[in-house]
Amino acid sequence: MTGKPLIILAGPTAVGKTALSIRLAKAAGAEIISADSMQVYRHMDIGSAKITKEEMEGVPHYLLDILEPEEEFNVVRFQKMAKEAADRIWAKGKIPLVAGGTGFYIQALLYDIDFTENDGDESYRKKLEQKAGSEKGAFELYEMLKTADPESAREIHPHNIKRIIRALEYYHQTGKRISEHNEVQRQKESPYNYAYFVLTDERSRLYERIDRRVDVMMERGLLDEVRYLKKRGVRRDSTAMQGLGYKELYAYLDGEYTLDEAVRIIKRDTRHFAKRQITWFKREKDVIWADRSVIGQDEDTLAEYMLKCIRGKGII
RNA sequence: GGCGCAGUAGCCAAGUGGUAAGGCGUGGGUCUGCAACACCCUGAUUCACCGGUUCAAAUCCGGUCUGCGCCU
Repeated sequence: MTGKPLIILAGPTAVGKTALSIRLAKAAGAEIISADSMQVYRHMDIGSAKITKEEMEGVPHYLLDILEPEEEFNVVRFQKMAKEAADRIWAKGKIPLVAGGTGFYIQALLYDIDFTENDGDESYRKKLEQKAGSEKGAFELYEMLKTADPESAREIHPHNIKRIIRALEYYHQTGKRISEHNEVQRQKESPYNYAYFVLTDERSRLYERIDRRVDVMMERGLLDEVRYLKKRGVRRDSTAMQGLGYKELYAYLDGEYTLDEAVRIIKRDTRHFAKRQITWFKREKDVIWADRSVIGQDEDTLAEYMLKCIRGKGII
C-alpha cells in the first residue's frame, strides 16, 4: 500500500474507543480526528459522550465542538473537514487517527468518495419530500424512480423514502443515474496507507455497558442539556436532534413519554444502533477486528496489539 | 378440602368451532449528501397435559397438573 499514513479506530458505541484512542495516539505519534456525527456539535457533551479536555491528555483533537446545534452536518461536510484536518496533521509530521463510530463518514474519507456533483439546490428535494407526505406520494416517487433509474429502484426498498428521494434528486441534478455513480465509487481503492481497526466486545457485555452508560448520562444531567437546547430553539427535526438520547428526551419534554419510558427507549435504541454499526463494519473490507473478549479487556494490551499491526503495515 | 379464574413463541398478548394477529426482545441484513438517519428480513406443523364430541377444536365436554384469588 502506498499513500499517506492513516489509522482508523472504529467500533460500536460504548466499546471504549475514546480511552483507547488516547493511548494509541500517544504511542503512534498521532492526532485525533473525530468521526462522529454528534460530537461535532457544541453544547452536546453528555449525550454524545464527548471526550473531556482532561481526558485528551494533551492529544490534539479535530472536528469536535466546531458547529452550533442549529447547523447542518452531513457526510460531505465531514469529508471536507476531515481531509483538511488530516492535511494539517501530516504537515506537522504526525499521523491522523480517525476515531469514531459513524461508518459512513469513515468510508467517505477512507475511499475519498466523490460527492461533488451537487449544486446545493434543495428546492427539488423539498418538493419531493412534500410529495412523499401525501396520500399516494411514496408510491408515486418509487414509480418515478423506476423509470428514471431502474437499477436503483431494484436496489432500494419501496418503503425507503429517503433513499428514493436522494436517487431522484441525483438524477434531477446531474442527469445521470446514481446507481451508475455508486458503481464507480465502489471500485475505488483507498489513496491512503491505512490500518482500519474495529474494536468490539462480546455482545452481552457491550449491551450492559450501554445500559450503564445511559444511566450515567442521566445522572450527569443529560436532561438539562436537552432542556437547554430546546430552550435555545434547536428544532426537533435538526440534524443535532436526531442524536440518541436527544430525540427521546426532547419527546419527553414535549410530553410524549414519561421519563422512565424515554430512558428505556434510549437504551433500547442505542443497543439497536450498536448492532447496526457492527453490521456496517462487517461489510467493510480490510478491517482488523480487535475483539476485547479475545485480545483482552486491558487497554495497554489492545494498544500494543494495534501498534504491532500498524508497524507490520509499515505505517510507522 | 371446596369454589372461582387462568395456562398460546424468550416476554407481553389477540383469537371462544374452520385450520395460530400484533407488539417487545433476539438474531441477520441494506446503506455512497439527512447515516446516532432511513429501510428490510427473522421464530409456534402448534395453543399445559391426557382423553372425548365433531367433517373440522387453541376455541366445546371430562379428567390431570401448575399458578393466582376467595372460602372452610
